[in-house]
Amino acid sequence: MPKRVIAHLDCDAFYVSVELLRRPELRGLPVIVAGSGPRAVVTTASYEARKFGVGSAMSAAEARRRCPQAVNVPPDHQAYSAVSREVWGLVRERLEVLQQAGIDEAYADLTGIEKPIPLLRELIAHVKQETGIQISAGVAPNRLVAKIASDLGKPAGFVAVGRADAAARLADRSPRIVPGIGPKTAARLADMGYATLGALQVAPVAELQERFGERYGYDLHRRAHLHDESPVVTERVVKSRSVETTFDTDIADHPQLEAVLRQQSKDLAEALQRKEARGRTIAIKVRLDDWTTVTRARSIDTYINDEATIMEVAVELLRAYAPARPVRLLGVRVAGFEDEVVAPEPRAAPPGQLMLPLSV
DNA sequence: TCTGGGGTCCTTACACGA
DNA sequence: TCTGTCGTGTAAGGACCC
Repeated sequence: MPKRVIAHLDCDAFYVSVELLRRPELRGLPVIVAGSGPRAVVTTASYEARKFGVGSAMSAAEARRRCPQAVNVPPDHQAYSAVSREVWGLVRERLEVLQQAGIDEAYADLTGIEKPIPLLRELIAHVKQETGIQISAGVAPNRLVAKIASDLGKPAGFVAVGRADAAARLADRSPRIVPGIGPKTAARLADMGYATLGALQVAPVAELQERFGERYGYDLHRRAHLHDESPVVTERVVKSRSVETTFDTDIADHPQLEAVLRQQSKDLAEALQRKEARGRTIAIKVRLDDWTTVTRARSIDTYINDEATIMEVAVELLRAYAPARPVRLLGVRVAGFEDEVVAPEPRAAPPGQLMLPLSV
């Protein structure tokens, strides 16, 4: 088994970059891409706006307060998808084993390629020239380290690093820098006395397993040392499709909620039909005004993607739940797709890992 | 003035049949 | 026949990611 060479390619401030291609006069200004409603959030901020403390997932109102002079651009997903196809199309011409991991990022397995670094550099320059999009790259022996490396170099970065080297150099950083360790887990770790990656590296596995469960505890230990054997997979099987809406103001009226659910069922059915996907689990998601989130699901015995069935089951689920508080968000989902049983396992299972049943 | 939308995966709980 | 266990499917909640 040759030593693996994995690259993570990530487009810098992707949505903003696409907007700047159309509106070059905004170049150099603080720009945020965010919706306009009272509950809109920032999807991307330009690096100029980030200097003011504006970041992704922040409420648009908060962003405006931090940086009132920022230019606000409404999101245009069709435009981003089009540029994304262009970018990854070009990359795919040169890199065979490529896994797209989002609209603006991908992993490539470069194992066995003669001179991977010059090849990548040339490819990134090529993409920049053809599309105007700047890619940052991380090159490492596994996906986890490659991903961290590409983040460290941004923007316009190119970082190649080994696993042990990265683990040592990042020892004083928060465990948050490791993908898969989110805010909740980081807070729990800090409470346990593991506020840095270095501290987590020497934490007893048994203690992690006791607190986080056998699997995730062991996983945290592996991640702390930046171990990761997961392969770059070129095909991924879609498991579910959904439509959800956060209302500008909460809705308490049940008939009104049902009307929303009907429209969502229609939209979802159309999306499923376009993809020729059918599922047999229909679920609703309800977020109340106090932010509690409830899901209700039902599996039926035939695979469907028609509006009438989705609507019927979704409305029944909503009536059975009958939210007792005003509703902030409502959504509907179809899962349990036909062919997923025969689909190949998309990720390498760690030794001893069991297959879990599909959850909704 | 709190906190989008579209996903995946994991954990836990429970029901059911062998 | 009773009881416990095991595997599987379903459901619900939660963490995380872009």
